Amino acid sequence: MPRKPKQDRSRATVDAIVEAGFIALSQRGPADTTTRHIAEIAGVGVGSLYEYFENKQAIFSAMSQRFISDTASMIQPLTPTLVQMPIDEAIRTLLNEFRSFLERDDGRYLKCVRHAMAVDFELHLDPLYKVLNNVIMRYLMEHPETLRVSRIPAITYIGINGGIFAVIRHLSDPDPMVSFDEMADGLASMIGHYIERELSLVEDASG
Amino acid sequence: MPRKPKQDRSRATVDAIVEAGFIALSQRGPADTTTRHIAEIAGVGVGSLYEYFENKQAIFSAMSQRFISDTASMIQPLTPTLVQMPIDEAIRTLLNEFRSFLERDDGRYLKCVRHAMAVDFELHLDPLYKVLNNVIMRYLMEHPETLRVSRIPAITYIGINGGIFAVIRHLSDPDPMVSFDEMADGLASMIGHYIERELSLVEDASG
DNA sequence: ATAATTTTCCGAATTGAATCCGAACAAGCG
DNA sequence: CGCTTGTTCGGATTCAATTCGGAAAATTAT
Repeated sequence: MPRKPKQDRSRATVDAIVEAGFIALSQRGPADTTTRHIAEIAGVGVGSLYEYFENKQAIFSAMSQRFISDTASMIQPLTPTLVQMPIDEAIRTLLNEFRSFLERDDGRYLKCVRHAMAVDFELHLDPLYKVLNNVIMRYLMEHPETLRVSRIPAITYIGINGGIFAVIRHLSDPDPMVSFDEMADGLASMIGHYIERELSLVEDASG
Repeated sequence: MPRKPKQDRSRATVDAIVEAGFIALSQRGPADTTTRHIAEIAGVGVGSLYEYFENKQAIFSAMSQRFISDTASMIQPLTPTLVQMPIDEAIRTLLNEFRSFLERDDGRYLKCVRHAMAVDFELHLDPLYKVLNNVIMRYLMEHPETLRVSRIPAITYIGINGGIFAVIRHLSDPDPMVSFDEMADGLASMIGHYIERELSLVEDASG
């Protein structure tokens, strides 16, 4: 059973292993990523992998958690800017930031996400949900009139999941029928129009 | 290298293997589904697996194709009914049919889809896209006024991908924030509102 | 400083699942 | 029937994941 690292040296080892996991996965794909590869890239012995990880799967799981955590950290500081924008622009911005983020480091994350489904679909999305829910919450506070639209929880759920998967799927799609910008624009317009339509319905009802 | 089955006997074997794959995967999960399990359930020797499948992965791939194909076949005959409905009702119907389909056979497909990604289903979605695109195309023909809304390709792309993944994700979500019906209603309303809003914009511009 | 203790690292040895292979069994065919 | 081709099988082989026991490094106690 794996131990928790107590010293700096071992924390560095754990880091190196996770990092090596990303490199190996992006270079060789999921099928050819062996424990020996990861160990070699990390510059440690194979045995060391099992000091801190239950098994190979656990390494992928740690990678997934790190990825989601990094994504959340990337979005967090954007919050104040996003909540000041019109909603469709906010969505476009968010999707474009997410895309740039995935393409960093020579597309390492993107390549990994392409195989992510293959390796650990259990993407530990919770921290990402938390940040995005927070953005939405603040947005509603900042634009109180939007509180009148119905089905906010459902639209939020669909927006978050739809957004995440639409981007991942689009970037993995070898021959997408629409460009990324068109897709981002479509998603933004869809939610934007939904809200506009809802508000006009509310107005009609009250007026 | 795998052969194509020439006789009925071998075609039955291939079928039995794919079928056994579904059973094994739904019973034991992806980690414990070994080639011996699949062979045993199929009632064939392990060696037989490799007569028609390159490797274990190829069996999962065949399962994926079969699943998508079955899904498409399920949707196909609904087309005439769907195109006569208001769009939001059509979407709700489609999502509910998809859900029932996933829950058939004691949820076999659903259990598999839950693990699908974990096992490297690169879901071969093409046939499903084809059927759904067809439904949408016919819908547009049947309701010519909707041809005036903009971003139809993007909305189609998002609608299809978003719909598929929203359902799968929701059914896999141990603690969804909204009920299935709320989600279906949300997706239906979002697209319905989008079209209404677009049409009202077009009307304003021309009037 | 030195010993004792804990933490970390390692890689040869083990294990077990995936895959191969060649003999045996069936089917089609003159 | 022989002959060819298609099919099945399961033991033997291969190779990656995991284990294990001890060496090396760091930390703590004396």
